[in-house]
Amino acid sequence: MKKDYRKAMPILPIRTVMQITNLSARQIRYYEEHELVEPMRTDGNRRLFSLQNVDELLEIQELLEEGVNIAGIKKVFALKRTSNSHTYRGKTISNGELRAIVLREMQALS
DNA sequence: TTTCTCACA
DNA sequence: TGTGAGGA
Repeated sequence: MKKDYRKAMPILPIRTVMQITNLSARQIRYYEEHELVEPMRTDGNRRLFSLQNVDELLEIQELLEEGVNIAGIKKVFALKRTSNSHTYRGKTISNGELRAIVLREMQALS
């Protein structure tokens, strides 16, 4: 938790991110449009990604493969930014459990 | 050379 | 999502 800032520092050009995620530049920019990732910008308007961004991109890939759409991914990500315990139907559950529930509900909708 | 935005036979 | 144009 002490060295997390390292994972947040914007240092990777889109080219590198493409190589480690196997995503096309088009896809990466598309996900940014939908606020799934928010890379930093250089003076010349070039995108700079952090290791955290890469992890987010990789998770987007997984969720997409699981059949979750952009809207669903936004919900899952929203959960990660909130506390670790939630109230669902009167019961207190963990972030992981809620995530599983959201995923199941998103599947049911599609 | 690489990346950016915009637009679509 | 791909691809090419035109610029930085």
